[in-house]
Amino acid sequence: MRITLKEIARLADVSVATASLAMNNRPTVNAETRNKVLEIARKYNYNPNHSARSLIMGKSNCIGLIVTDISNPFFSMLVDEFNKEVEKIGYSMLLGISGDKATTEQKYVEMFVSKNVEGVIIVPTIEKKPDLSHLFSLKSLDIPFVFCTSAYNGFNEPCIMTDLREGEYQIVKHLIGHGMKKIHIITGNRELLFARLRLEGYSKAYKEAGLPYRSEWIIETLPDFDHGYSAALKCIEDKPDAIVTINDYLAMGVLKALKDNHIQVPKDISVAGYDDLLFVSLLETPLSTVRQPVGDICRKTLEVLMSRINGDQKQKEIYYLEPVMKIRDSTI
Amino acid sequence: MRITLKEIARLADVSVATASLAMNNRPTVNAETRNKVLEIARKYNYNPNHSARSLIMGKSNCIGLIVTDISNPFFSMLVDEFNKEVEKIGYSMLLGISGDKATTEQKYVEMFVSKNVEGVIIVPTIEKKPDLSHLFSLKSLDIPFVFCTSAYNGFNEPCIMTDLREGEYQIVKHLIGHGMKKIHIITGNRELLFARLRLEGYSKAYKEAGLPYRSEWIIETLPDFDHGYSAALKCIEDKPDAIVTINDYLAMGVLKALKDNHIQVPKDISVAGYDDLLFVSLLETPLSTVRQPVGDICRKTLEVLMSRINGDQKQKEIYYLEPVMKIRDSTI
DNA sequence: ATCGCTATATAAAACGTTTTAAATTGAAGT
DNA sequence: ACTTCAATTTAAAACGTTTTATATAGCGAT
Repeated sequence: MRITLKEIARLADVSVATASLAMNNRPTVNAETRNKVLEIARKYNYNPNHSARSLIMGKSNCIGLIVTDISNPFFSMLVDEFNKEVEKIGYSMLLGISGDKATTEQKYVEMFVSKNVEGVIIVPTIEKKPDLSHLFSLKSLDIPFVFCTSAYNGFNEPCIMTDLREGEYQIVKHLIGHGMKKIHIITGNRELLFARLRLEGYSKAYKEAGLPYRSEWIIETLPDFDHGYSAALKCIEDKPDAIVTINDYLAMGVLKALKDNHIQVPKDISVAGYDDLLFVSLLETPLSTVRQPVGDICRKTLEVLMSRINGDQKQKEIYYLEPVMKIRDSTI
Repeated sequence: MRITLKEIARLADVSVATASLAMNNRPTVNAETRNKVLEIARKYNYNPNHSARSLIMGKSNCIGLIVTDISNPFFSMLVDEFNKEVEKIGYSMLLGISGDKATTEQKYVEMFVSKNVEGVIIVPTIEKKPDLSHLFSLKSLDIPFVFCTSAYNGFNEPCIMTDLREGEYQIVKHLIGHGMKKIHIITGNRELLFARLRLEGYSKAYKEAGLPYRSEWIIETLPDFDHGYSAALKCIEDKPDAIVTINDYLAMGVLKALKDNHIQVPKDISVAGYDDLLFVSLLETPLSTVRQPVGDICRKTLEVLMSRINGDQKQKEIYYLEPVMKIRDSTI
């Protein structure tokens, strides 16, 4: 059986209160007593019951993280980094994988609430009309949350992301600078922040160059490998000079589609991704992409969330971290 | 503020006991009363406090999962699948990432215990002399655990994995069948189950072919990208016909090293991986590998764990699932 | 009226902690 | 000897549930 504080107290011949105080290194307890308690606790491998603790203290030392898709290495890096950062501050992380479904996100948020998380980090889904009642629920429960990587419209909670406008601008500018005129962009639903920002960057680059672009060049789709593949199949009928995508995972789908159709990269079409996953430098054609500083994103996100948890409400709406363009072989 | 059952009871003008009974659909409560309670609960978005519940019931509906390295896509797939399976049976999953450190694994197990997990799934680290006191601790607390993908020596808890011996045998046999004589294998510490099994497969293939192999061809290292890279650098001095590795992630490191040294695959050296990650068919040289049925592994693992949780002790020691060899371009 | 049922509702204890206010002890100062 | 005070310990309440044993009400049969 699991040893309880009561049992420790009995063995140390003190009250439960004293045992508790001793375990928590409170100054009012006599050094000798404390040592006796600590000694016994160590000997019996005492491990405080988290439920009891969080019940009485109204504090769980947990924060919840919801990502959309962990099979995308960008998000597994994110999970990994968050986990490390959360550990560092003595908290633990609860993980939810939404599969880009708001209803699943909702289920996880409910679970988080029932487990008394102190805050939630959300990587938003890309649904068009998501039911976000769970976020209002969080608000009314006074559980802070922040967005990471993108944000839902209509919320003034902070969002921490790389500067997608800038990243997209740089890469499109680079391509235009190399003579490309017809650049397709495979992105998400443009009602969503992360897609809107990219389009702004895309269009800024075109405007600056004094070139036109057509709305058919903007392809909205789900950001995974398979959708990248099928989106690319459509693109190629139009023979673009280049295809830029919202993430490397998508770009890999594009590369695969081009390869299957014997289209050479970058000779026939240039391709650019976003994220700079470890893998992409190993691809048949090492991928040009934009590195996101995942560690920095996680640290900043957690910092902002924690300051909200600690009662600080006055934060910026969006934090933009600096992206870094990586030109490799997939672009001319 | 978060609404409690007591509050619901007050609003419904019944006792807390009745409210609880109603919420749990117990038959002794009058239909009309139940509806009244349920109605109010719904209206106020009542969400039972997990801590209180798990404290009184001595049951958490949680199981813990420890993986070594989530940045390896094989393990992120594993996490994803486990998460889905665990959900399906109404449980939730606590995640630990050990980074292949037994002490970190230990820390997570302690956290799991403090959160009253009902069982633990462990992907073992590859440390040579791990401190496994936490596993004895689990035993003495009567918290069941099972191994997945590999197992620590000296435990008779079940282990669920693909048949590594068979997988390695098949791929080495394939290479030998194509005239290769000097096949290097990049693997883990041979004291560990998963490495031992592979060596058995490797050596079985050699024996069957009546060929000799040398112990220098067996390279033990950590199974990640970087170590694959540096292990390959050593291999190439010996000019092997082929290099087989323990996982695709490692193999990608090998490919990178060969590429950086202008060694052509498979012309100069054949390379084979293990896992069949989505990515590997997109590599410069699509990788020959062995597919692991991740979904099946997770289902089986959870099934075995749950039957242990439900008191069934008599299970096999090791469950071998069928691997499937995938020959692509990285082998002749 | 009384008894015995059945159906339903409830009070109270329990889970393992933390915290607060009060109790106990012992020593120093008169 | 008696008070004061500081240092230390403790009893008890609290957190939000579930469960069990008991209470209550209503009703039909005597």
